[in-house]
Amino acid sequence: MYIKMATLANGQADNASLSTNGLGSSPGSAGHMNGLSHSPGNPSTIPMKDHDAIKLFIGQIPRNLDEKDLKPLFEEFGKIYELTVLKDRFTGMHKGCAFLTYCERESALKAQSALHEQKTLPGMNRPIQVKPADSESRGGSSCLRQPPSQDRKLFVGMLNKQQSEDDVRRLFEAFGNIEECTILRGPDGNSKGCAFVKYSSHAEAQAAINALHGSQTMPGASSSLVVKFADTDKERTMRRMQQMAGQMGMFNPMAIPFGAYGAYAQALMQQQAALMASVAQGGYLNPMAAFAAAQMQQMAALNMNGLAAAPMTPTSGGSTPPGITAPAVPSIPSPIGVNGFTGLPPQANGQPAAEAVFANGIHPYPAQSPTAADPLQQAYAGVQQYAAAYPAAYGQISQAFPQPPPMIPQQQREGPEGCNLFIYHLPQEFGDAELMQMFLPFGNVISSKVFVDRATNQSKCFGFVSFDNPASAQTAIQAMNGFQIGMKRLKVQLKRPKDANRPY
DNA sequence: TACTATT
Repeated sequence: MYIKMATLANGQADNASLSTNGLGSSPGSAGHMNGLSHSPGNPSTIPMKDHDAIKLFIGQIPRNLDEKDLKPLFEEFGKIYELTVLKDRFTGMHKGCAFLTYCERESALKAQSALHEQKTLPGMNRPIQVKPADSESRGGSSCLRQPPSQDRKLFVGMLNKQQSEDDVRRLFEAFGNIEECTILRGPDGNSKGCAFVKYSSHAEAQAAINALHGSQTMPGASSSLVVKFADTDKERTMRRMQQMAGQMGMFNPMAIPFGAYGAYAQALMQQQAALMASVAQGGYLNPMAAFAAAQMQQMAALNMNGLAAAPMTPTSGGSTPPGITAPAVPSIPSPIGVNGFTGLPPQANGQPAAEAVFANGIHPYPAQSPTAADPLQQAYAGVQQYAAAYPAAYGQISQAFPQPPPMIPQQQREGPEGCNLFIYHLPQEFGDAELMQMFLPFGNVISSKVFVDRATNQSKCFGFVSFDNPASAQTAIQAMNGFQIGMKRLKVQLKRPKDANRPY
């Protein structure tokens, strides 16, 4: 096994051997519960670990890989005692890192030297991290406990894209001891114009904020330097979801002024989440709807005064993380294919070959097997991919996410009086399909039409949606009128009857 | 202008 390790470290992984290592792993391992541990393949063996075993922290893990996906990677170096992907305690959101303990101390050392900073998992911009967990170093002695990093870590925005880590260090070093300084970069290595700076203490960080925030404008930056404490976990989660929603051209529930009439907005959101979930269960599910429902439930949860109540499972559900109920997901139509976003081939059991995971960066996602048991993550993974393909795929959104089967013969365009809505301030990119998508949660949409300019074929940013009953129409107005999308707010009202407003 | 995450 040491040979394989070496090849791996070289970036020349022998794929075949990776997936067929002889180390006590039974391929169909039952590790279905959270946190694979204790070598499920060998029930006869009581799991033991060295008294001086090292708990490793694993970082830079793509969020669509769970314990089962990671296991083959790490088993190369020895028998795993415990492997746990860190998840947000309320939302179940994969945090992109894990803890790993080998039975033997030696295995941990091997894994660390072979993997740490040596490989970049697909979809990541930075190499994998394999190092002793924080909990290891401060050990039994109560000395030297470092303050939590969120209290001393700064986000720095509005940097010049040419500025390097060193430039930033020079700027910040006067205010304290900098433990870490990282420019955020895209896959191409270009700076994103922002950075993280971690000091040893909160006080140092605060001093830097006081002195530097807004103090100067970097050449080429659109406004003055931003220096603030980095987002908390929750803020990050929200931001991430917001981003995804934005990228999908979906409405943006985050824009609702929660402060002003939070209860109302939240009720709407939950209502919509429930509606979406029920739509999904009705068999009309597509990834957008699944994601949207999961997202809304999450956000609703996150907005409970920051104290997310027990994860909401509006319907049946059970073991899945907060999100949609499990049975809905497998009904996703199979090939959804645009740019590799194929339709989640079940592959419920069986381990993904390690090669799929370790093919150094350029491996397309579909090789991974999202677990059918975790719809939210499936949707999430899908969205990530979709975002990667953006904007190329944007114009094809309706193909990428096929519409539910037509509910009513296509000929019927308009519903009865009171069932037809006029929608204005649609995003330029919205077509009929997206419009329908947006209103499906509120009832049976019998038609959706975005008006296009005949000359340019561009959307005129307004359209009509018809339901088969007035209640759905009213619900939709209540929920969607005033919804912010990008810079605009949707206007949603009943379509005027044909003969109204005719002065002659 | 937003991730390097620590049960």
